[in-house]
Amino acid sequence: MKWDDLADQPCSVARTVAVIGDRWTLMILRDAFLGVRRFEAFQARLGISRTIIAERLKRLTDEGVLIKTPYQDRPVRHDYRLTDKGRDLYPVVMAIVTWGDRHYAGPAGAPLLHRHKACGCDFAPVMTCSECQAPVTAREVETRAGPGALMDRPSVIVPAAAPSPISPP
Amino acid sequence: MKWDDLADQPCSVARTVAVIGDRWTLMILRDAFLGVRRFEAFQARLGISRTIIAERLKRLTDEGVLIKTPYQDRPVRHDYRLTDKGRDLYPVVMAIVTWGDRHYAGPAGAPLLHRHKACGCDFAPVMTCSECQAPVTAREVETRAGPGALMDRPSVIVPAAAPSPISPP
DNA sequence: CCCCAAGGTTCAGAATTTGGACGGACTATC
DNA sequence: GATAGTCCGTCCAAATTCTGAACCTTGGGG
Repeated sequence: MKWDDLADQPCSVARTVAVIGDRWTLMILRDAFLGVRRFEAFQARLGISRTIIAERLKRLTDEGVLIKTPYQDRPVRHDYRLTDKGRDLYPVVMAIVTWGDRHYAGPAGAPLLHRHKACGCDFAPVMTCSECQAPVTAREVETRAGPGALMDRPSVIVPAAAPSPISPP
Repeated sequence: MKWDDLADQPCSVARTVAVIGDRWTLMILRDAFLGVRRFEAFQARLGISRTIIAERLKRLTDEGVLIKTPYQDRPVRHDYRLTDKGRDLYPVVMAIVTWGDRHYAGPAGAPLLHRHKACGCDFAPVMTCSECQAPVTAREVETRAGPGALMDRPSVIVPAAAPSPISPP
């Protein structure tokens, strides 16, 4: 299966992964959320080749995650900012940070702290239910095909044969 | 910079990405959360070469995200199940699904629906503050170096020079 | 004995990704 | 008006990764 085939699957994970599913794109997004905007800054912070930075920034821009805007004329210089669509990725990035903090922080603790300005506390994000506001865990969720599922290609969607989806060992 | 150097960075995103940051690993995790457990099932659903499946399952197992357990003797057959650490990735996967649902669902709607058993409703996950329980958006968060930051290599951590971290365009 | 099943491993060749050099469009400084 | 410097990219050879297909192992069935 090829990279772009992913985007055509009737699966939101596949479609999202087709846009942001590689190491460097995720690192670029991390930096974007930290306020990095310029090509040179991304390159300097990541220490990888300019080719990759350029390719990833282009993909993110084409997908509408970032927008390229001039910040000066003569010479024209652009920077890359998160769009609203890009900012919608914040839960993805925060979920990744949180997992890393929990499972890979050294004895000293987390490399970064996040303060919720509204309440003034350092916090961890909690995933809650949009309907009842209670925290949600994997086992409390039942997944089934939705309206966007392709009925002629159910294998991609329908949970595989197993006692129950997301069941305990 | 090489793949494994990522894991050594004082950054929880980098450390997490070093484990799950590639297309196929994320697709495997999606399937794992849908209840897929067997090598052959992962291979059949993803349609990619067995080599990649084997490599990714091994990495996830080595990292403690999946655990390989025998489900029958004679001949011994194993399956791969999510550990607690693996189940902690649910917010990551759900955040990815949610973003895909919002920005890439066709006119028909989302390919999958998620029902919160506790309240019986189909829901979308909402990221809330662990301290005040309010929903959190990117702009309400202020990021700063934490105890696990390396002071001798601040460039990896400290927000780049910008008017303010995560500021609006 | 031969074939099947599950769960892999091995290997050559194709495709992608990477790093490092180079280019182009300006400005600032002599 | 040379020269150097900044910023953003592109080009190409080399390194890595992915693919597809064959092969291996443990055991069962005809």
